[in-house]
Amino acid sequence: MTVYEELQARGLIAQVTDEEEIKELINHGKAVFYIGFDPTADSLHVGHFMALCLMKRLQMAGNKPIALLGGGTGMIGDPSGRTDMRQMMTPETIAHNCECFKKQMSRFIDFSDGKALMVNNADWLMDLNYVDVLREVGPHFSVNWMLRAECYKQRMEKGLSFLEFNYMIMQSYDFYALYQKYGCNMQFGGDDQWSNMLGGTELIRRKLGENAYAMTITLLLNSEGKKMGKTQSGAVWLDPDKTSPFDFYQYWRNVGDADVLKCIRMLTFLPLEEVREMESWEGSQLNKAKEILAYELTSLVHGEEEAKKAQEGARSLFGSGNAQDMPTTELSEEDFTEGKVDLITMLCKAELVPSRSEARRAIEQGGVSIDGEKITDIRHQVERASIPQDGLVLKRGKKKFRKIIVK
RNA sequence: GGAUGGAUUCCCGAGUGGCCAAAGGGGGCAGACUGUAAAUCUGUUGGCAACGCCUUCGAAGGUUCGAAUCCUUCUCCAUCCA
Repeated sequence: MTVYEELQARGLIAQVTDEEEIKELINHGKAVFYIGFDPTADSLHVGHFMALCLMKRLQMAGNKPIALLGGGTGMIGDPSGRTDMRQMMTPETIAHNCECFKKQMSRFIDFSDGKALMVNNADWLMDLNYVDVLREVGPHFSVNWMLRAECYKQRMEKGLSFLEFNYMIMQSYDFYALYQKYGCNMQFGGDDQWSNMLGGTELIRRKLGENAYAMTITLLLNSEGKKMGKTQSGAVWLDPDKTSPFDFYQYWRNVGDADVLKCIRMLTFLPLEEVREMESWEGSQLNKAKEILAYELTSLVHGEEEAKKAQEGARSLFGSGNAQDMPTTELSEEDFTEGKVDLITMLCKAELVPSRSEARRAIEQGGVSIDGEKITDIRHQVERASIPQDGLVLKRGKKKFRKIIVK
């Protein structure tokens, strides 16, 4: 099975500019391709992870990846698929985020011996001269064409600033620059990047009369059509300090039935034959598939050891209700009055609730338990002496746990 | 620069002097049912030392016993005209 076929079978390919040429290039290790990452936060997230996986797959097939940090494009902000303007980031934030990205990327991609490159578009974008750029690339872009582009559609209703309108031109310029500098002949990206990417191939064709190619990755959507990797409290991060390995594991352990197989295909490196076997699984059997998915991904992102810990933690937690590795809160002397703490205070301390009011509600609605025993009295108090050495398990709802120990 | 319309809680959106911590929907949270899933049903959804108090309807002032609501100025957004 060729690389291209595998990508196709995994459902990763969304759009391509020239299927035959792209097959030829990537199947024979002839592609020098780039993927851009705009430093919009201080950690990569699941969307980036997919792109990194793709890089890895292609690298394994002998192609050369270029990871492009958007130190320059980050100054502008991509309007694609957004309904409102991004908040402008300071140069300091951008530089800091770039550093964070760099560290995380090196975990996935082998940058040694020139097997892959990491570059920052700030290196060429920041020095551009306005009039020069206008004269050099301006004539090759049709505003009419740009306005029709899908990525601006949403913004035509709500307003699009000139700053953001230029994003496409900057990204196109990147491709053009990389083509000349490194012979980069392909660009990959999320499907929302399609029009930005076409801008690049078009620019290269018009300026140099040569062909470059673009391919987009299917956006990972759940069965309800929403982007995966997002939770109520924001993205699922790859940085263990922002999303703990346990929470990361739990996110994937809890995907909907309809999405498991798709996720396994698109995100893991499990051989397709194995995936095919899972396709026949049904009902509660799918829980096994979810465990596999969660384990594989946690292992890829945080390492095997963390994955094992998360899996064991989750199993014992949802089995017996106790576990070794579980987020822990220490109570100190001043949390006790006359040797007692009230339940509401404990919930707050454990960060299981954002406010005392919510703690109260949670208790009243029967959502709180200590060591598996449901408590519905909001005035309930716990005696200091009754907390065992290895702590007690405070639970809010079905999936939020915290171990409480006394210092 | 001119004209018009607009800014309400996490989001959408009602509310045009007191009955407003503010309808309805979405989302979230909790419960029941389950498989740590989905669907469904129920409750809940600003904060607090809680039948009371405090903060919130773009910002700042003002009128009034009383303002999300009326007046003034300002900021931002959309549409049309330039």
